[in-house]
Amino acid sequence: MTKSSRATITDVARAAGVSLSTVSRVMNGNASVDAAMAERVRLVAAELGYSANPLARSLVLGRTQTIAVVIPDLANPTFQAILRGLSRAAADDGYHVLIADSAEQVETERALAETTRRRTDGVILCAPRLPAGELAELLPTLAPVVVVNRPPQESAPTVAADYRTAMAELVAHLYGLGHRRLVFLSGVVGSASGAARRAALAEARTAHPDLEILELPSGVDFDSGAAAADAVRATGATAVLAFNDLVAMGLLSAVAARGVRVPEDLSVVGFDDIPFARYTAPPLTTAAVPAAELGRRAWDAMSALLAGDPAPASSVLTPEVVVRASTAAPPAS
Amino acid sequence: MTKSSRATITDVARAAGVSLSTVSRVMNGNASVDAAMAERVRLVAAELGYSANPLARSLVLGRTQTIAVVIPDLANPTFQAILRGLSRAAADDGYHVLIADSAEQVETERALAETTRRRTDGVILCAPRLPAGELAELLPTLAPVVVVNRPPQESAPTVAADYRTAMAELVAHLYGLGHRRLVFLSGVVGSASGAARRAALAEARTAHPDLEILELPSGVDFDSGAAAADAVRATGATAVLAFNDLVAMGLLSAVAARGVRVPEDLSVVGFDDIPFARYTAPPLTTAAVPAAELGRRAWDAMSALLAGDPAPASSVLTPEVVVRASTAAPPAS
DNA sequence: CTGTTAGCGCCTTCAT
DNA sequence: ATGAAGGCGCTAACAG
Repeated sequence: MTKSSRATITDVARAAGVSLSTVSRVMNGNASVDAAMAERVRLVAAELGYSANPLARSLVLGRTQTIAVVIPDLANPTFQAILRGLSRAAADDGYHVLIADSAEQVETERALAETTRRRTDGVILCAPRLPAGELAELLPTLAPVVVVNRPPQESAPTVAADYRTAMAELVAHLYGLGHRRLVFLSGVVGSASGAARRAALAEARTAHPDLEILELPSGVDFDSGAAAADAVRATGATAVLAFNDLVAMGLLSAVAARGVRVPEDLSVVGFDDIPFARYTAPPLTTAAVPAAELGRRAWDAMSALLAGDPAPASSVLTPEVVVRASTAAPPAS
Repeated sequence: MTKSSRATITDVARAAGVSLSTVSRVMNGNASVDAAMAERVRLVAAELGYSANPLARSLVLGRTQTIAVVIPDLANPTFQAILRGLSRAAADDGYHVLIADSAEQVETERALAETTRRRTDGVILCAPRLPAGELAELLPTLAPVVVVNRPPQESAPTVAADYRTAMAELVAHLYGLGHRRLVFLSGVVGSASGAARRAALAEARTAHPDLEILELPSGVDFDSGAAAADAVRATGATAVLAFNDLVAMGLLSAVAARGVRVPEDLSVVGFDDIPFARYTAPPLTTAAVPAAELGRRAWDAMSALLAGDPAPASSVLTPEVVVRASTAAPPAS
């Protein structure tokens, strides 16, 4: 009737004929222990397959060696890439990551962040649509916390891509090609990066009085891109700025089905440069958001916070425009 | 000098003038407590913003309300979908998910599974390349554990897609179109689903003596598909079975650059039906692996295990072939 | 129905 | 250098 549950520190102590504290000390390399005794303890521990219960350690140490990441949509390639970069960077430093997919439910984001926070040492928050006010008041309750893709915050370091500049460059690319009438497929309302994109558009309009930029609401996925095809054509625009690559792909596909040629009849640009953007027909011109790098940096910032270092500065990366085959000069009218 | 750390059960008990147990009881709805007293406790708890420390609960209860999932590659759309289905299903049942991306390092998979297991209540293991023997000996140390996309196991329920049957149907589709000489881009060695695919091929060869199926090694991503283009053409095959959609996409792209038309000159089928498969040029014929559903079922199995129900039967889903535009009759020779 | 007591497994002063 | 004892925050017998 041997009890086959896992060995505890008590078992090891007893088997080695020492006290709990001694075992604890040798396992953690704290203080100094007689060499022979230490060796014996290590041996016994190995024999018993002992290693400290992480839960118990977490409770007493007050840290879990785990961070939480809240993501609005695990189906979105950009968030997937952020998660990947983050997860690998954290793993390299011996940290685990708890994921919380809010499935686009903005209302639950706060609760999600707060509950996961309690089981972890900090949270990385990707909440593009959480209203700025709510975000600001949520942040202090979450510390340590780092925010992804939002403007700099008072009470948390921020890691973000510069959507505004990238959008400006996309517009410049199109303008340089000769386009004067564009449509922006604007994604869902209330997203932070959407606001940044829109700001770039406003600036472009004042900089180029001869440039017209229309705005059409859309979603953020394939279907909404496809659904926008007719509306896009109806505007008479010669180029379209899709909210992201997914929307661009949906549009590309729907528009092809209607016999319009890209880029001869219509230029299309995406946003994000997801891995698939180079495999569309035609390959998509887009702005490359370094999502995995964003994730890595988010971890770096969190890591600094956890180490008690001075709060890291907000870091921002500027996406580069990658010109592929979905853009060209407008058709001669 | 108010201590602003979080309220503990002791604080609530003191503030409400009752004992710890009473607070615990009302918070958990256990036993029965005098209505008025319960109400007072609830009020105080709310005022203090109290809710039980999950770490402490985990320690005493012996459960963490969290499961671990080990994934070989967070960059692979199929695993992303499994993770998503899993994560949402678990969340619906109030469970959290700890992710462990082994980044294709088979050697670390075991350690990863074992460490994450200790901080969680169970693990969902996706380890397509872990040798069968190692898997079998690892499983008992992990219980409760559910295995994804591997043959049925002795000591763990299994959730899998039937890669063999799907592959057979893909071959049948091509054979029916008139193809008699195929190439299989076989992915990395040692993967369980790869073995299943290969088994289907062997059967097809004996069933159709006039059918020739060559095999070309490849990786599992875009680049390896692209890299195989010349070798594929050199075989003179009229159709290719790519290991997965990623490989197919890379191939499609490389082959287009060489001026070969798909499907007129060459038919191409993928595997998995990732979301992008319908947006390739041409849209990809492939076998639709219901990855998110796989994730959901993995959770269902885990949930049963956690509840102490009899071990759930292994469940298998058969992917459906979805015919799009990348396949057609072979060119008239 | 309520309060007291004993742990869950571990780390860490505090003595020795 | 080592051991004893207290406590992390909570739940679950056990009395009353």
